[in-house]
Amino acid sequence: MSGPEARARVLRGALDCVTRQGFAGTTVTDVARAAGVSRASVYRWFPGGRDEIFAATVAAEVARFYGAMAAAVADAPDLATTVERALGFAHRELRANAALQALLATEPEPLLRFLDHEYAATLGWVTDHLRSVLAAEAAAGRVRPGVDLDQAAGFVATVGISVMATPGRCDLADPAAVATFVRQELLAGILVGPGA
Amino acid sequence: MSGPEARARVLRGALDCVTRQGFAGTTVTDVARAAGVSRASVYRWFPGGRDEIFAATVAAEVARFYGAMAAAVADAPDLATTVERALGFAHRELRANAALQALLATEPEPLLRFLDHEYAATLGWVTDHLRSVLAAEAAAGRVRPGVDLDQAAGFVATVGISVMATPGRCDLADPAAVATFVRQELLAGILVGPGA
Amino acid sequence: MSGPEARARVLRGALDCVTRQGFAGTTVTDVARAAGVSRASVYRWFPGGRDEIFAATVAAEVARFYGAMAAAVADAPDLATTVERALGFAHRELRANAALQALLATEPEPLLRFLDHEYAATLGWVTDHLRSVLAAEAAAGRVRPGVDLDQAAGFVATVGISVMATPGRCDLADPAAVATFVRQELLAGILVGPGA
Amino acid sequence: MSGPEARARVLRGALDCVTRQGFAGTTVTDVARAAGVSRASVYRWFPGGRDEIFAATVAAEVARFYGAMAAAVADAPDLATTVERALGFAHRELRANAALQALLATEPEPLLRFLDHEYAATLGWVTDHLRSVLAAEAAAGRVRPGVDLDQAAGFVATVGISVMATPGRCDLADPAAVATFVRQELLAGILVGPGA
DNA sequence: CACTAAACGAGACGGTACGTCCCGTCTTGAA
DNA sequence: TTCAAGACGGGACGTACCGTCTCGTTTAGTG
Repeated sequence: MSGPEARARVLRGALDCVTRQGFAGTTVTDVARAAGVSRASVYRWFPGGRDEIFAATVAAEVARFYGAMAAAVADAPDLATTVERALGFAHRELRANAALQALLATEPEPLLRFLDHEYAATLGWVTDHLRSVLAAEAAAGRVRPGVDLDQAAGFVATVGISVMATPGRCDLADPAAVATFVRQELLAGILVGPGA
Repeated sequence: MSGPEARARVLRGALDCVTRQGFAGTTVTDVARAAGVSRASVYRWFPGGRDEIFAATVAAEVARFYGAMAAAVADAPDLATTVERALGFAHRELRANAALQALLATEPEPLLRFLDHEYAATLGWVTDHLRSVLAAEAAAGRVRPGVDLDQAAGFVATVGISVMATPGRCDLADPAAVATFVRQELLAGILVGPGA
Repeated sequence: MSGPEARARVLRGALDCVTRQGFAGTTVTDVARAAGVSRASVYRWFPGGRDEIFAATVAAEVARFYGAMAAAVADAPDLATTVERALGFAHRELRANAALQALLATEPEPLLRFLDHEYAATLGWVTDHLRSVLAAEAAAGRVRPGVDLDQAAGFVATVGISVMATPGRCDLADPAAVATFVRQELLAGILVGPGA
Repeated sequence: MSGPEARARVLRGALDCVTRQGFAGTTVTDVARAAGVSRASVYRWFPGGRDEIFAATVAAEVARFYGAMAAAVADAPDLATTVERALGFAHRELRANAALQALLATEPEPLLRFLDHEYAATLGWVTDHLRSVLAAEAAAGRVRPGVDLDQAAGFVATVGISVMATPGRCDLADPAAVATFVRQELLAGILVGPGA
């Protein structure tokens, strides 16, 4: 068993454990058993021990999440649709994916810690994508005059991630509510409103 | 030593320890020593143990933070100023307050966990305050037609907290940048723009 | 449970384990379980860990052994009887005492190591006792002329312990053989022979 | 590298390690490195693993020791000289040989364990040699009447080995003391005394 | 002179014990 | 009674070593 496969196997086991028992309730022994390897090997492959294992677990899951989201919004025709789909995807994924569900429910810290550490990168990816979509909107004349595209892309990315991460605001289960939120609030200052 | 004073004393000790050593590096024994009480008493006053101690520590610090912020924006003349002051206050406070600084630097999880758990309440407070400010703006005719005041207040609260919590977006150290962000982006969809 | 009692309890457990499984096969966990205490407490009471536990176990057992031997030979009428009884006692004790038996059978090292370290003390005690017995013999005129009492006592002690420890020489199970060995060989150069 | 040479090489490495670090502080990896071979090969040549390696190391060293001693006393003219030379040789060898020195100093157990296991054989060799010397003494009329040659040889062998192994008794560094001990005590019951 | 067979080096792996640390409970004395 | 002091059981951690094993690679010996 070579390096990458071994690490992946451990991460898979760690994810299973965390899904069931949460972070605080998951022991290195549990992870090793779930991965079908020995505890010694886990420490060989993750010299950082428990912390490194969980950090890597979260990192992998978050990367997977954003990758899937990128695919889900790739062919959206316009900015509003892009954001709607992204929020909708996030909602469905968080509901459907038991692992992420449990990750957030039991102990959100490591996930959030990682999100914090990697926030700059994540924000950059999302902003980049949004900027290109915004450029198309601008070319179509649907952007308010005086709006800086870079700033606007960053703003939408920031707020979008925030809304996605904190379920308190906006009922993501309701497509109509999402549409209203996106078009009436989030993008109102950027795009030329349809009913303006 | 009666209940509330005892708890406060422990929380004070816990905050000192966490400021120096972070959450993971702080032991219940450390907290007891820093508070000048015995470990047994700590468990008597915080039956939930370690978790309860740190949760309460964060809760107290967050409450203090928002209380001070409320005072800082109490006499702002309008919505934009309110939000600007709030963001500016948050920036200065986070820079000045070594405890919060360390809290976020060393291990942001418990803080974030708490912010997550108590997000609804915090959002409610902020939203309530903003709603009243918004009502005054509406009375002055500075709110775009068709804007739902409740929704708008919630939106501003959501995004404001998000920007405050995540230092990636918008340079809070620069008042001009904050002003631009608030007026050009955050409130552009709500208020009648100055240059509209 | 105070210090000495706790240590004694652990030593008791250690002795039981070693009797059954030998030194190499006995784990600190085994000792703790046999003693009915936690492993943590074992390390509290024996900061030296495994090594200290076994050293103390052997020390206690050896002390007990020599204490009993001293009592067994206390009222012997003369030197030959003293040595005979000591050897007989050693033989019976080693046969009867399952613990010592196992101690020697499974892994004699720690026992021998201790015997080696404490050899000076042991030799001193035995020599002291023998010297007083020898003095009585000398007073009765049964010591060969020219014999140095101190040297003679040391010689008998040395050889006696050696014979006792190494079962190869002299069949200790046969009182007659012991008597012959003691009187014809061990003491022949010291006492005036009966048939001389 | 064939079998015997390979084993010898490992034993040499093991002896070096033990001389420096003692038994407990020597790892199979250490031995392999000191021998300039791989750990796998060590286990190929010593299927018994660690225990077999150290047992063989001690066995080799002990055999070497007794072989040299046999040569040292081969041409002694009489019994007393034989024993004197043997004891003197043992003393010098133990002082000069750093390996044996360290072996005994750091952890005497394996050495003693081996000495114990092989005691019968060792005793047999020594006894056989002494018997032949004693027969010559008897032929010369220097043995006390009534002395059983076999018993006497065994007695001298037993006590001689004991004195040699336990430095407490008799100052082996002082030839005069050794001579006195041998002639006045050890052999007093066997040989016709010179001054008798 | 290729070609097989064995020996060897290198190192991953499971298993297990070690010693440390911390948590949460409990008991004991003193104020 | 309330608190300080601290012992205790429990359990996870990270480390280290053992003994087994699988790979290539090298070295001999043979047809």
